[in-house]
Amino acid sequence: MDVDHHHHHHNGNGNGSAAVYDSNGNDEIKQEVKEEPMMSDDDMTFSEMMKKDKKKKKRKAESDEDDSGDEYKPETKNHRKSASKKNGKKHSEDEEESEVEYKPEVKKPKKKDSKKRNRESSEEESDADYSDEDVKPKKKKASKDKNKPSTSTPKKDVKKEPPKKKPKKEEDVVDVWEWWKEEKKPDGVKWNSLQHMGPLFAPAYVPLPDSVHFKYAGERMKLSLEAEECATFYAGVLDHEYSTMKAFNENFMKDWRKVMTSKEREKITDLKKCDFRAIDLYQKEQREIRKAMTKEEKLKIKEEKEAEMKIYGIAVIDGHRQKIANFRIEPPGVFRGRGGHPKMGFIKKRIMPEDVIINCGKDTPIPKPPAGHKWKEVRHDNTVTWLCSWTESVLGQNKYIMLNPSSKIKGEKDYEKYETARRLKKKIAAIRAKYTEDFKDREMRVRQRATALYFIDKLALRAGNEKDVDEAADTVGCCSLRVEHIKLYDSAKIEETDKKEKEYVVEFDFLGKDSIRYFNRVAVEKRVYKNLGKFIENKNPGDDLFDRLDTSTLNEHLRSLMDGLTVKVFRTYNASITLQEQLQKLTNPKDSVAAKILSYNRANRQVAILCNHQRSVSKTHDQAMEKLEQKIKDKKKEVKEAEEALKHARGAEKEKAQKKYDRLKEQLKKLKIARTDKDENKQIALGTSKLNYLDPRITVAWCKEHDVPLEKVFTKTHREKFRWAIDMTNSSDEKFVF
DNA sequence: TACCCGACTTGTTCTTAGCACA
DNA sequence: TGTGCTAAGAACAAGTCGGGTA
Repeated sequence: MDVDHHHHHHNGNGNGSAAVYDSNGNDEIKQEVKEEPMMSDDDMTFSEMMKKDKKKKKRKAESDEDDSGDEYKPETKNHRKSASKKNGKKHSEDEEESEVEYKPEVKKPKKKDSKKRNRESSEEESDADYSDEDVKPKKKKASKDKNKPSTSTPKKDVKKEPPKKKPKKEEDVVDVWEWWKEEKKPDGVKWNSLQHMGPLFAPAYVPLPDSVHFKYAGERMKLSLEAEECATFYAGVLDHEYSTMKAFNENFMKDWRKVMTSKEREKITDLKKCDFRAIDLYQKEQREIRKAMTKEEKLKIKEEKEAEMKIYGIAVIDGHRQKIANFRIEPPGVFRGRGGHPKMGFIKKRIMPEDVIINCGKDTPIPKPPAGHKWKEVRHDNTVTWLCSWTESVLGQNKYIMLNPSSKIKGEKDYEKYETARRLKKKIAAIRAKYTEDFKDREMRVRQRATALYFIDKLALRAGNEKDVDEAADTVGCCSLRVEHIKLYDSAKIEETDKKEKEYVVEFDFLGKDSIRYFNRVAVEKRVYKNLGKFIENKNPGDDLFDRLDTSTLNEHLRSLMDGLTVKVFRTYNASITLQEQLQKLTNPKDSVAAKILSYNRANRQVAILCNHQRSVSKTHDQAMEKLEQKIKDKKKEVKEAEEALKHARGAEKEKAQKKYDRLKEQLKKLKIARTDKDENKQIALGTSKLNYLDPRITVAWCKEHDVPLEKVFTKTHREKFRWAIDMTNSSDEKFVF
């Protein structure tokens, strides 16, 4: 199936930049349709991608307009209301029209408005004095950083570790809970008892020393505490592209001015006149100082962190100690939205205990808020898995403290995910047959659904929920694809260059999650191609490609095909099955371990390509590459020398020389493998798929079968997260098959 | 049905720990 | 024995999905 992916990896994300690109023009089909997938990453230069942003705004305006221009557009879809679930036939006329009468529906971008919430009213509560002794770990960080204040952690009784020994065995901290050997708990209930210490708050702001000056219009200025803190946020972004972006700067200025004193506000009106360089420099110095600390100082910090982790990083859930994932509350800072995020630059406010909701067991002690403070709320909701939550100030979204992936609660869910994907494996043939049949259904709605599903299955696209235009960057997934995101190459044209069967080629070019560009030309079935032609008829570039489809309808349909089936299951299924197939295909049992690992990584890479997991191709990567190259050269030389020596060696010397030669030869081989691996990995990120899409049992089984130590492919965290899979697979006699 | 939102997963980027090497 | 550099992990942004409400 992977022969169809002609990815053209492009790194739209650069270093977190707003990768908005120009999707029109310059995209003539300049490469053969069958071009090798992984090479050549330049179709469009970075800067080309950078311009244009405006377009989006326009899009919105346009579509509002079209709205009235399109006479069809049923009022709202009220009349569909009682078409209860199931895609039964109880649908009103407008959906049953035959192709001829079909007119595209124009979906409106969502509006939210009611949601400006916190933003405006954000001034109150500037009570930054939350630095209470006795509760705050880190009461203060002397800028000189000399005597690291002993973290006065709340619990005096934390036992002091004998400074020399390193505990750190997973088991020391948490229980090994082999939940997969236990009976499953009934639905809905996530736990029976839950105890924890609440979140760890961000350390209080430490003012800049008087020697560090912020300047406005060239003139030194001592800022009020809060204004200064925000200034440090901006200073931190000085080296970054964000500091050159209009939206970022405007948003920052807007929020910054809110925390200024009236005097400051009066004076500081132009960001361009602000000079943060001294602050930036100071921050860099501080970092250097930290780096330059002695071993002892570093060790001390480490121990302090471990102590914090032991208190705040652990929850007891149904009698088992489990790691918490993110027990530290996000410190205040500036919001760094990705892509052309409209809210980038706004300030994330400091979270106080008064903002935090605690969730814990009824019969366990309630975590104590820091002295002088109280929680926003304490609840005992065992139908959810989070321990603490609060509302983040920029987007107004909920944030949670949850358990670590190694926990039962997460692990069990993960396990279920893969089991669902395996059930899909059993049904996939029938499902494919069904949607292929549906390509030619008389209902537009059904044809769109089938076509979308085809892409989701074949290309592993995401679902593509609707997004609020002014709360997020303009990115899309399958259901939200617009006409402008695809191109149809008409068969005649292709036939000249490539007379083969590749008649029906579709090009995708859009920004997906995290504004990562998805670019792919792919040959599709004739029916699909024809359908697409119909779907885009009489539409504007900014209109929805699948105007009769949305994620909830699609998922509802999928559920009718298989229990628990949703769009994302296809991604999981296709990723895992691809890994299994590729491993089968690529592994040579006679290979060395290093060569086998290369095969593994190649299989993994196929998946990453399928899922479009990219990574920024960095200068550092190129440098590393050069270094490797050099090493190989050096090694070659050594081999040559050893070879010479071997020739001249006699007697006992000879054997020694032979050994040396062999060893060097082996090392050289390893280096070459490393080079290949690295090179092939240039713009592909393997981590995401390994962590989220590949059934770990496939990997464990492969290691077992081929005598590859698991730790060569799974890091410590992987092994913790996938303990269930390791245990299940290794303790079974038969080979795991996904 | 539209819309909103809570909860949870997936994803990239930033930061650090720890390793290979001078 | 320190230095520079990755790879691993932390941080946190951005998705998915399903349920409630008007």
